[in-house]
Amino acid sequence: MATIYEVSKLAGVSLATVSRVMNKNTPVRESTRKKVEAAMAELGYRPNSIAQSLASSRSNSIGILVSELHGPFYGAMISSIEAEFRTAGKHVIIAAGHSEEATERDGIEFLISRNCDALILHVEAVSDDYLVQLSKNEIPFVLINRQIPAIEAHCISLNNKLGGYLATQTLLKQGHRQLGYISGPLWKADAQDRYRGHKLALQEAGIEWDEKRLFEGDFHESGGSNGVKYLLEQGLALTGLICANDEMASGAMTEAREQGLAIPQQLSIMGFDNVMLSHYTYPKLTTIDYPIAAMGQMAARWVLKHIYQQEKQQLQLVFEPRVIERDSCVSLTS
Amino acid sequence: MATIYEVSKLAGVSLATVSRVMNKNTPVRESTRKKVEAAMAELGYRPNSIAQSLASSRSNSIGILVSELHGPFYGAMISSIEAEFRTAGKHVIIAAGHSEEATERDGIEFLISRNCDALILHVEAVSDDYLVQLSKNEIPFVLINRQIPAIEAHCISLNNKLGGYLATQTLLKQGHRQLGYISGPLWKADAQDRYRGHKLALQEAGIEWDEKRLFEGDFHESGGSNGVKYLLEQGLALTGLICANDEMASGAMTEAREQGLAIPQQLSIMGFDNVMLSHYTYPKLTTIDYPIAAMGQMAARWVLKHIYQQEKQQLQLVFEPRVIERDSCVSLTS
DNA sequence: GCTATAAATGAAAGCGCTTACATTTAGTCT
DNA sequence: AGACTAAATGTAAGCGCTTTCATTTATAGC
Repeated sequence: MATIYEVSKLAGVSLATVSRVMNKNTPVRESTRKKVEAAMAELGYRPNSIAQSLASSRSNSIGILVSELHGPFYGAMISSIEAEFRTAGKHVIIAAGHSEEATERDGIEFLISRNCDALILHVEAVSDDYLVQLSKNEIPFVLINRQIPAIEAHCISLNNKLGGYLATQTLLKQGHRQLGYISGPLWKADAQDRYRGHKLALQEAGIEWDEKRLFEGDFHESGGSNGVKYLLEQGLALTGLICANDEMASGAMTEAREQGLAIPQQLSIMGFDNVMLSHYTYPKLTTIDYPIAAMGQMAARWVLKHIYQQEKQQLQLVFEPRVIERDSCVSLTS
Repeated sequence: MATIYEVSKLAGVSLATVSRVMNKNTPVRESTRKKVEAAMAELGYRPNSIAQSLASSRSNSIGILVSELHGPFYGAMISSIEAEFRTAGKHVIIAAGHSEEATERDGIEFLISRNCDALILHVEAVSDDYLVQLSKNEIPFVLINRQIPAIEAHCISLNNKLGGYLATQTLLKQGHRQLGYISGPLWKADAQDRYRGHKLALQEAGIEWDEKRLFEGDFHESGGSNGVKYLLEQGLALTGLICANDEMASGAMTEAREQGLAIPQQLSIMGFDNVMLSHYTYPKLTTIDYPIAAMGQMAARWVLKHIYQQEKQQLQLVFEPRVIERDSCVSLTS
């Protein structure tokens, strides 16, 4: 592989000049630029990005930590992040945190040790304190799907409460009064917020909230099926069921059908997230859209703006969910 | 950030010795190791991986190029690759190729420019020749889901023909004789192979192959629904339908239901890939398992063995598909 | 045409490591 | 104890770039 030195020799200029035409950060006379470019082309020169990083202390790499690399949710997020950075000539290093505190910390350590210029984190298990502490470190980061007051400017999040509210409101508007709610693990802030939104909508509609109608799930399919079993055992005359994510909704759907309920005729089911699977269920799942791709892109822009000085970037930190009407919820009145 | 120099000063040894205790590649007396380790701990020293890379010309990074970052298929693959490398202290740089030749080439160029030690490629659009050419370059790579004789030792692939054979055989065993086949784009080798397997199974069963029963799909949902429309228009008395991937099977299922067919009672549907969605459809999709996670892991091991001299790694280049029986196919005889 | 100033270029010192080679220290044998 | 070998450590030359500062070259003003 040709080095900058050989290019400079062939072009008859100094190393510095070659570096300048590459980086376009210092004016170079048109004629010499041409010479250099010709030499680069002739040698098939490709700058060594490692050497560039060492000399400039910029690695042009961004670390991404997500809970899981597979699954529809993170895929969409990573995809939009990668696309955004790729056009900016940066690259993305990924790691998985598996929703476990130790693994998440490890992952962060790992990415830091890789000299990332910045981190984009979708972490769940690690504490607020840890992150606040981390923010005092040298390495900057953005948080996705998390809202920590002390470092608000680093947080990109969805208005989860509004999502829970909209989900419930949709069912209420369709005339449902007998609702069940399968939440996520309530130690997770997003699960908590979605549930709060649910209660708020209920309250506004003058329906009294009843803890028997809540089942705390795990955001997985089994949570949905267990939730349905539990709620049915309570002997409630449910006509509508809200699940705090699509996966649980899918599990709920399967279980409800197994228990002899026709979906949506006898039971309307509402999901949350609008991940790909919501499109594959039968009936297709009515759900709340989580604009994860847009949020990932925004995280990338945040980094571009704050770390790479691309001032033009417009930032938005809080995103709004919206209802995606499909086939799993029907109006009782029609 | 502390540098190796400060550690050496604090420990009262030379740079080289510190480097040696880090890399464990040269014996160091126990007592001096202790001193060095203490110094490292005291300073909170973390080696600068960029400098290490420059000096050793090893970046410890592996580039992965897949068609899409989202989608269940690639997610599982990336996930297993990342896990494997992570424990080996390597990291993974990802890029998307979007099944377009130019983008795939770009992606490869990009990863090379990032000084990856090796590449793991899941490319579809780029030609065999290009890859053979690439293999003569300095940078080594493994191919997933591709079989090129000239560089066979670099290819990790599924026996797609066997998969197509098994899919068909399964339906035949269940007594189906009136089959339809929705293939992938036949310019793709895997689509071609699966179809070949289908024809072989038919032939062995003494059923004559009829081109009317083939619809060339696109591996997307629309391919499945269009396929069903087409096949039904042919006026064939289908009892079984084989789709060359799960996504098309899902589209086929939806369309068939819309046309008034009960699945599986009136039409058995077989998928291929066993991606996550096959679990979410209703009825749950019977399909052929594509062990993509295992294959990704194997690709990682290939790299570990060939590039990082981890001789212990056992390699397997060709993987076998197997039938996953679920609910979308039923026996005609029972 | 000559000086004053700005623009373009060059020289060289790192960036923080690894590693070949030289040197020192410890260990063994007589 | 001294000579010899093996093991441990040190020295210093890079790896391929960026960037500061000094120097040269072009441009303008008179």
